[in-house]
Order: sequence, then C-alpha cells, then structure tokens
Amino acid sequence: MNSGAGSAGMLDEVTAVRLAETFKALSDPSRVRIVSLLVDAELCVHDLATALDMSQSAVSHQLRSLRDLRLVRWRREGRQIFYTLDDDHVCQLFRLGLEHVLHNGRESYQGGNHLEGRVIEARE
Amino acid sequence: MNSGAGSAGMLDEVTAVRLAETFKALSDPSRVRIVSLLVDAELCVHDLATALDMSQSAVSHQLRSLRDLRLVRWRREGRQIFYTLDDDHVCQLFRLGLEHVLHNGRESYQGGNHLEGRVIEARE
DNA sequence: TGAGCGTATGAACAGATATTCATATATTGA
DNA sequence: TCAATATATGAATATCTGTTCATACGCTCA
Repeated sequence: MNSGAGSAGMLDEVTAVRLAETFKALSDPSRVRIVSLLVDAELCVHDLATALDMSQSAVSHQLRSLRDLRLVRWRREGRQIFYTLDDDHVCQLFRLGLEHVLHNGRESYQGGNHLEGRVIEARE
Repeated sequence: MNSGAGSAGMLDEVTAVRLAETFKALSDPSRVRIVSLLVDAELCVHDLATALDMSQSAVSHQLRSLRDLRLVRWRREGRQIFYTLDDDHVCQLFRLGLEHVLHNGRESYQGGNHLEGRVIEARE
C-alpha cells in the first residue's frame, strides 16, 4: 500500500483531497497569521481580530474553516471563546513552511522567467 | 503542545503572503497528486498526465504554478521535459501533511456540529 | 524543410473563496 | 427580564482558481 513516509506512490483520491484540504487551511494570509499567533498563545476572537486588524466577522469565518479542518480547538470562558492549535502537526507544518520561505529568499532561479528563453523579449 | 521552537510571533505581511503561497501550492488535489508522484521519480508531463488521468494542458498549467512557486525543477531531454521536486522542504511538507491526514481519521471531534455543546479542559 | 510529437500558453467559463454587512445566538450582570 | 458584550452565521459580492479548448512554441528526424 502506498502512503508510507518514503515513497508515497500515487495518492488515492480521498487522501489527495484531504491532504489538499489540510494545506488549503494554511493557504490564506489571514489564516496563516491567525495560526502564527496561536502557535504562541491561546487567544479569543476579539484579540485575534485586534492583533490582525481584521473584522470580528472575518476572523470568525476563518476560524470556522480552521475548526472544520480540525486545526484548532476552542474553549469557552464566559462570553469569550479561546482558540488554540489542535494538534502538533499543524505547528510543525507551519514551522516547516516558514523555514522554507525564510531560507528561500528571492535568489535567481532556474528559468528566472519562463521556460527556455522563450519569446518574452518583453523588456522595457 | 508547541513542539519545540515556539515563538513565531506575528508574521509580517510579506512573509504571511509568501507562506500562504507555499501552502497554496499544495492546496489542490491535482497538485498534491503531482507532487506525490514526483516524490518518487522524475517524470515528464505526458507521464504525469497519463498517471493522473488528466489532460496534458491541465497538468501543464499546474506545473506552471509549481514552477512559479519554485517547488519543482525541470530538465529538457529531447522534446520531453522532466520535472522533479525542487528542494527537500517540499518533500518534508508533503510527508508531514500526509502524516497528519493519515493519523487523523474521521473520529468524532469537538463540536461535531456547532460550537456550543461542550468545553474542553486545559491543555496538557 | 516540413511533419509530428511533446509541451506551454491564453482566453473563457464554472466553481470556489474571503470579506463585508446585517443579524442571530449565547452569556453575563443589573 | 433586559441591555450589553462576544461570537457565529447567512447572504451578497468581487476576486481567485482549475479545467477545457484552441493554438503556439520547440525539438527531432525523415
């Protein structure tokens, strides 16, 4: 069977979809920033909204996505609801991604523009 | 919680966007499946399309995204172009995500439906 | 040189997404 | 019970995304 750690082989459709969903959870700047805060602390919606300079509604909608994808947990305390990251995998994913981004400035790259020196002689 | 290197602090806008972009690269089932194949082998577009049962065009478009995000490299050999994963981070991200998905069946979860229902205790 | 293959690309379109606005729900305290 | 507060939710909307279709580009070999 596939899905080992080494050779993954081709993923079956269900796994592919769920894996994609997991990454999709972190594929938006707002959500990534929410997670970056939750990595360090448990926060309520209002604090998140304030820290991120987003509307309460927008944050709440995003938290719902994260909840649906099981990336965060919540805890009620009075009228507030505190969120925290659900499991450690999320944390690891976040860190690994961050590492990738930070170690990957904007150095020149194979095919700085397109494939083989194609047409793009478009230079100003 | 917080497996080790904590304190990411809030991300600045640029980093958040780039991090989100990185995850977005893996946020689609087709792309995830492409990557799952490239984890094991270097493949040309046609082989990818065949293995994934996708049109050549669709695969090509997706490869372009992956190229733009620097997740894959290519190499021309005759009329074919072989793709491979660019750096190891991608591989690690893919594996970590897969691990998360595989270790996370569909067990019941906090708030099976809506929020209000129950409260989780302290963490750890 | 031209036919044919492999690949890339652009336009177009259907479907997904993030935010806003308005409003509902839950909880507390008077 | 009522007002105030914190959060969730639904509809509307502008934007983004993935695929298809048609076609262009690049390479190889008759």
